[in-house]
Amino acid sequence: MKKASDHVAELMDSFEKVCKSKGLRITHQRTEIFRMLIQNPNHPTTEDIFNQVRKHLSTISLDTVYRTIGTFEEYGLIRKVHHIDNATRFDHNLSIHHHLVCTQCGKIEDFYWPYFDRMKPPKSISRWGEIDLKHVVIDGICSSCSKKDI
Amino acid sequence: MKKASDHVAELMDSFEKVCKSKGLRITHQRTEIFRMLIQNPNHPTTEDIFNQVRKHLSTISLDTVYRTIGTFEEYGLIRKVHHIDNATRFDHNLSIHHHLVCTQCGKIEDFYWPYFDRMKPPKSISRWGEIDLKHVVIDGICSSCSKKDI
DNA sequence: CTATGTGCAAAGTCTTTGCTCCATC
DNA sequence: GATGGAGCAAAGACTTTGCACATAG
Repeated sequence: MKKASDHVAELMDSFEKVCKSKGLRITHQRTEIFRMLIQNPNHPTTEDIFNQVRKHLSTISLDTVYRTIGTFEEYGLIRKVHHIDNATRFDHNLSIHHHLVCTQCGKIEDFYWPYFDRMKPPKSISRWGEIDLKHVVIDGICSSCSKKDI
Repeated sequence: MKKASDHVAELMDSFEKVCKSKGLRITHQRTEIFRMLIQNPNHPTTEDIFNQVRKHLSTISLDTVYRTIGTFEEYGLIRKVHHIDNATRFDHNLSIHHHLVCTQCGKIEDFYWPYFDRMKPPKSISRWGEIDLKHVVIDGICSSCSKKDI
């Protein structure tokens, strides 16, 4: 059986390969931030990352974390937990519905999916306490943006 | 056939009823903000709401919009478009997965749902351009928070 | 009339940016 | 060595809050 530490080592290797192949310098800061991310399953905030990494790398600054995270996202090494943009948006449509989000222009459209609404969530989440609401977010490029792309 | 304006009038009526039943004062600001919300299907930001409402109510201030929106959400009149909290969170898990979000403590857990992943989105969204990713968010109360509730 | 709600201004978060020095390649 | 990255500090975006006045009930 494989140890968890082997898995971390593997991911760190592939991190270095990605950096080399894309011409990204491998700095202490980047290495530690990436290591922290793969060891932390809790979807940390930037502040969380900063506080964790600071334990090993006391000189790191918060803006380096922001920049590094931005770089990682740009290079496809991590993803933001779904979230439209910085401003909260509101919805007066209280009936059960779902969202189409254009990753280019940020437009959000509602759609309905009654078949999905009737589905039971998978058994694997029975460990979770109570369920209020299940909601689908579909990311993509809306029709007007995909016309512009040509 | 019903006109759209009838529908708006109906919703405004029920808005007033809700306010009265819950002891919320019906002010110009609240009325105009609510009217704007039901006439705008675009999931506006607070700033959008402010700019729209200002056309009719030139003295309104941005912080009133924030407060009013907060009140509406608290009284169940509108909802925030799904979004965890103010800080962006990151995810190094790039495999296809979904999120359980505890609305009480904010914890986010990953889960897998291969049956859903194989499903085609509903036909109604064929108007949309391209689809990248479909993602389920389940809101609820996690097991440790629901134990505390008792 | 009374208490809730508004406007104003100021402060609090979270995030981004310009510049200089440092470390990786 | 050259150049991309880190650290610092300041500014920018979004949101919240304390206080005095206005207004709905």
